[in-house]
Amino acid sequence: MTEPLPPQYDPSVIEGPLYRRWEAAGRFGPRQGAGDPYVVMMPPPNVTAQLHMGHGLNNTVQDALVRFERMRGRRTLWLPGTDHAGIATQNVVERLLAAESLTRFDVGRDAFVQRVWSYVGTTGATILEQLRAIGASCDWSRTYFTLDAGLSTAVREAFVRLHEKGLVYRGHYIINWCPRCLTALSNEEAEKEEVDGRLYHLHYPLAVGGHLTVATTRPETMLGDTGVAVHPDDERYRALVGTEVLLPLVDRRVPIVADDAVDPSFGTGAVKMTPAHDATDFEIGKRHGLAAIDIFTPEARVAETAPERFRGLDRFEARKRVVAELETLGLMERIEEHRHAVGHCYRCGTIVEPRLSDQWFVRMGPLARPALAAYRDGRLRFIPERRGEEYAQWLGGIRDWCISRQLWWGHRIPVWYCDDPACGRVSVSRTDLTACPGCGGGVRQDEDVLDTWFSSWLVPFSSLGWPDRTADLATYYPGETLVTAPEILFFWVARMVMAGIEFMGEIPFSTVYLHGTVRDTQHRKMSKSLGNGIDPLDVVDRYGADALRFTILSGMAVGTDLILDPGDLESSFAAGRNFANKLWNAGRFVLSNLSGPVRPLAGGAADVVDRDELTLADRWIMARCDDTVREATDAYERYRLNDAAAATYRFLWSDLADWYIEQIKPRLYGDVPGGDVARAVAVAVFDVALRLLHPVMPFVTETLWGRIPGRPADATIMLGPWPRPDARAADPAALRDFGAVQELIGAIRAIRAEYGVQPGHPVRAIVTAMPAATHRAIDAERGTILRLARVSALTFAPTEERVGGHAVLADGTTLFVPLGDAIDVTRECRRLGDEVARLGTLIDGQKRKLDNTQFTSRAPGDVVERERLKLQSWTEQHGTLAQKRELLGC
RNA sequence: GGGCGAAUAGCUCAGCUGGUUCAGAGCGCCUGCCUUACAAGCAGGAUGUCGGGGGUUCGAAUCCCUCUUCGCCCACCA
Repeated sequence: MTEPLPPQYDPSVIEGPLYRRWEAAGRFGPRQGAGDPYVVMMPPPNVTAQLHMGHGLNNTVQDALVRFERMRGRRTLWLPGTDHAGIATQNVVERLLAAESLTRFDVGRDAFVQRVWSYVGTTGATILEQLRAIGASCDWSRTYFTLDAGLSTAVREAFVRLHEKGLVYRGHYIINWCPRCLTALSNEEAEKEEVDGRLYHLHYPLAVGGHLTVATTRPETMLGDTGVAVHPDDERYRALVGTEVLLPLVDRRVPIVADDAVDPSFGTGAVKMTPAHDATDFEIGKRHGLAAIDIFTPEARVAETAPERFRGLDRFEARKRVVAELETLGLMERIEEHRHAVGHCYRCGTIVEPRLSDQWFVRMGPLARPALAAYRDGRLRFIPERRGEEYAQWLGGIRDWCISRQLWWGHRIPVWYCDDPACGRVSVSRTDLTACPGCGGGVRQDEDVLDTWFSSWLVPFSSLGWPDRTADLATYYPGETLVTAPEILFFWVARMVMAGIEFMGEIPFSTVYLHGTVRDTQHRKMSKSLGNGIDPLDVVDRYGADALRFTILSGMAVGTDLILDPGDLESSFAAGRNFANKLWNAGRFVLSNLSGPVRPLAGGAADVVDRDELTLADRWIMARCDDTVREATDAYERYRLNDAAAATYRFLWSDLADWYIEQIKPRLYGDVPGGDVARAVAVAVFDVALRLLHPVMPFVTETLWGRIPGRPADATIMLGPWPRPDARAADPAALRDFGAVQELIGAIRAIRAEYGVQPGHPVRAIVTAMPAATHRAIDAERGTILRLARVSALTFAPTEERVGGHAVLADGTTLFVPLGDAIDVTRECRRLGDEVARLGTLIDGQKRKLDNTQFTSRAPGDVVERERLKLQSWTEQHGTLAQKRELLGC
């Protein structure tokens, strides 16, 4: 026998133990049996991450979808993991070292990597632990880490295969360099941001005499200039092409070249060429044989390739110095304000330095084409749809992917260089090499590691055992749904599609659901640095995981952001907590009233009893339940989780709790017959609704569902079954008829409230006209009406009585509630009289104000108009109250 | 510079592909109720020129045009 439930729901005593029970019972892994697999790959959080609202949102959405499909009988696998997050993790550990006044170079590569491992070992599982607190039902037994042996094998395999196909190459190009992280970045990792800059117009003296003006946003780079470019058709400069300028400050003669890439309409139409520090200049320089002089150290200080007096200056110091010297020399024509986009390191925010260096690249064109085709032919779809165009646009203009990073934490590039310059062989290998396959001499491995995303893009199959042909891989690849933030559409999603096609021959998922971002009320992204974050675990502590999930899911429509107020958790999360509590109490009530006879439950509510034993209210709640099954199922299928939550909320609170439970009380208490039917229907629809809500609020639904009598000990709502629509329950007539009853009760209650009838005081109700169907409905639910509206007598007849309230319902039913005997006429008259007097005074004053031409002529028109409207409104109220007084016979 | 969203109650937002539950929900606010499932509740109520302007239509929050304001993505005009 189960003990009675306390009247207030306390998630803190329910959620933790329940989660552990689920986990111990192995509920999170795919079920055995024949269902279709349903696979979701969790976007692996950074191994050092602490759970924030972004994770909360992302994982709640995934969990809801996964729980939905699991209940529908599919063999559901939600696969979790963590990402080694090269730059981010290395930065964290470097900061720890800095606290000891050490750099990674002080401790050395091996020791440093050891330190990162030990750091990751102690803190690495934190976020996965935290995901448990929000109810994430992922299969922990398959948890991976992107630096695991298995995934490392996959990374090498992918690298080697791509190299064999000529899709991986080493090249000397301009890349985005972060002078703080000291590594190359991909184009995606250099985030373009608009900044207010300046456009400097510099005079470059011409060898032939006179000068040429060039415009630049980065005057300091002139120390590395090796030419000036103009457009070939530009009449202004045609004669100068082939001549030289004398580069100031460095005293170098550099050529003037003509190239189509120059836009004659920008600046002066003449561009200084710095091939080592600008991608366009590099390309132009290559075409014209211009030298590339790297004038910066890795830290972006001026290097020894520049004149001595600039050396060691930071690039922005160098800019000031260059500008000052040019001004002194009279070579600065002018400086204008200029807003333009500048790349920033996505990990540390430092302005990236375009830099010429040797890096490894993936040739993306051949990978992008089939990935684009998958979208174009509809195999891959995006929710919201418009995101698909962003995907297509990016793939259409894709550039090669710089995958080498000058870091120590990550997958070391599987390339070995022969020590013997005479051999010079470069070997790409699946296994570590100790000797050169060409000459047998010594080898050294490439110092660099791979971009973190080079391991992430493989996870849809590497996490399942690839390159081995495991049973998991055969069963669970490809997956179906990917749920993630739009920020990593290019970093991760598009690349997974490409990798899936390239290595597995199939796209890794068919639907990409891109949800919004969590923001504060000023629409700023929640972030640690802004201090506007909400800690999901704090919310769980205070309101429970179900409340957190409910708020997240119902606050976020497809394609919109989730706005929360960090300063007011109560207003954000109270609704979810209140709902859980409401459910708890509805459940307590239903369950505690099952002591009487209950008809045996078969399948849905429609199986419970004979149709002719059902009251109008029974048929109504069953029809509403059936509607809700259809609505919620459809909403989940369409990723409209907010609609699913709202539909279920409406059914449980507004229909079941507010109406049906109230309606059946006399039957439950034995005051009228039919208790067994009422119990059966109540339990059946409650059961269905709990199942519909389970993906949103797993804890409270499981707890209540498990207490419904007759459950096997090991039953779990997690395995459903998902409720099916039942044609027998659909009942438009019941919906309409009980709706009329509800409206009638509401009208009587409104009249009571309006006239201040004492709550306990009964009133009479006289229905003076109505359609036949409504007449039957009112007859059928007469007892309900009498009880819920506190009506002593309900009659159908015309009436001569004048004192009271009347209402007309939507179907034309008219209602009169005599009030002479129900209200304290003296008191009500006094109240109304006071109010009329008060308004009268206000109206008199207002009339005087508006009659005063001093006011009406001098005050602004809108002010006068506002005062006029006030008068009008008060006058109307005055009239209404006077009419009421007359009706009451005051 | 190109592309794309959004603007509805004090706050956060629904209102979906074809123009008909149309002005909604939650929170907040006001009034009255501790009615034995629930005061984290119950009953009742107020608040909107659906961003501005124009158009199509019998009819527009919804479709078209335009303006304003926010936001996002992309971009090698230095």
